[in-house]
Amino acid sequence: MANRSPFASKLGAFVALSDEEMTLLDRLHVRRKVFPAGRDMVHEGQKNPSAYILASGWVCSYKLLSGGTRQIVDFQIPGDFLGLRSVLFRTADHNIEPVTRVEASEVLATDLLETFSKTPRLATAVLWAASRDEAMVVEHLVGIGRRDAKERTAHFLLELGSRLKLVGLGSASGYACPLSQNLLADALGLSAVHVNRVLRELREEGLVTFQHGRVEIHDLDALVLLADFDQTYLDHDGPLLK
Amino acid sequence: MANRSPFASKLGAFVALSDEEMTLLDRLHVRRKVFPAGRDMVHEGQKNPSAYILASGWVCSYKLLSGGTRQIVDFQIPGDFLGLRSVLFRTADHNIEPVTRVEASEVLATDLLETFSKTPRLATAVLWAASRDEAMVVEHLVGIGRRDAKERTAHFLLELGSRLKLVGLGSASGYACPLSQNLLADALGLSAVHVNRVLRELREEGLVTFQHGRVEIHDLDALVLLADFDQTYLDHDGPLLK
DNA sequence: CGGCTTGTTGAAGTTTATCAACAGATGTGG
DNA sequence: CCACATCTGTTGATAAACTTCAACAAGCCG
Repeated sequence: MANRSPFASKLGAFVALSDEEMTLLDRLHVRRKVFPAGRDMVHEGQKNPSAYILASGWVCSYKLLSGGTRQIVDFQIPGDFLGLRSVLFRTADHNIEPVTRVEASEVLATDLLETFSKTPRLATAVLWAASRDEAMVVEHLVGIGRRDAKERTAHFLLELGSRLKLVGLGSASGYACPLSQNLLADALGLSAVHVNRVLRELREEGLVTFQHGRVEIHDLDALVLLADFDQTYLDHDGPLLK
Repeated sequence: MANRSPFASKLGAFVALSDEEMTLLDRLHVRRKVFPAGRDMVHEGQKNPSAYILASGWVCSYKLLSGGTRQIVDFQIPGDFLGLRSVLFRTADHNIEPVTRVEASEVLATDLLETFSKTPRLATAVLWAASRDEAMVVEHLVGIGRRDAKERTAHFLLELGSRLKLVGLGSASGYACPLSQNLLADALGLSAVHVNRVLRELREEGLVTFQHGRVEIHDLDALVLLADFDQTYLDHDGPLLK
């Protein structure tokens, strides 16, 4: 496999793409931009927002509530596509904030449609990726609704590991993770204090360690059991693929 | 407006469709089927599941957890499309259960693709509907993560009312609702007992009544305020529409 | 160094779950 | 059409999970 973008290699892992299609994909990365951590790239209500393909760094998608709290819907890591729904609606329905310094390629609606019309298989691949993201949101919803704090946290860390492994940024034993406990809390629907206690429990039980920007998985089997983690929603076969 | 299916009239409310396109949409309703309440139409893991357009009755999409609890991801009402993601993955990633007796039209992947290739605008319209459903799931996630039981319940009842109104099954003052408190609990991530208490509070405060299969909204403004209900995620303008 | 964010821990308070009991409604077979 | 079983709704008492407040330590950045 050549030196592809994380995006192309992620899609390629699920839908067989020709070299030509891969090249077309990589050509989407023209308008490369850099965003500093902490300042929103897209904000709720923004008209005609752009979509992006994330090349490096992490971002989060979130919504603010009237009381000043926020809920993070998901994190995006290198290779992820973001803002597709907002482009379709011509209005952003959530905020997007870089968690770290981020490099991303802006994708205009017109470019995307043009690429799709040239190679319908790419349209299918992107639709597949969008569906996978939706499946992750659903699993997130299920976790917040029916898993307790410990199961939920364990599940989150496992899912993240699985996603990072796919783009070569982690292994079964651990990965680098730039998330603060505050961010974790806003994603998991918990208070930061409680996240801290849960992480301590997981650490003291010898399951996972999350310290100094690294997640170390010490007992994968026990963690999977605790979290009731079923990976199938992440690695479906490609859609309608020959 | 002629005597269209709820599905056609829902799409038509957001994307201007010609009579010809409307007719093509209605033609999808060939394989009409009836399902009794309570027995799953689709179950998680099922291979090559069908998609359906709901003509009458209510269904819920849910996932089961290892502990025996379940989380309902959303309810579908007449006019809603269901199972699109499962068709794309060729494997169902959630269960679908009729809440009432249901009439639905089975839509085969091939029929759908054929219709889309004839009229790309219909593909756009369906994609719009799917994105709207995804936005609802996101809002649901936000509610479970960061709203307390009362706000969450109020928000749910308002959203349902808004959706039902769109297909002519409700008004600003109320609607028929076949959901039990158990179903509500599984959707809201609460216990049935607590749902009961919350409904009582809402009733005693003169905001909403949910009794005998009807939701009566007595003080819309106060309810909207309490739930922090912002309808915009439900009625975006059509996607890329001319 | 000094200021700020992040992580950590204890104590007290709130929300929500669980258990249990019963009433009312609904449905089924005899 | 009644008798019985089963689901749904209701309420009280108790327990568990999680939040909030507060204080301080540790890391990070200008």
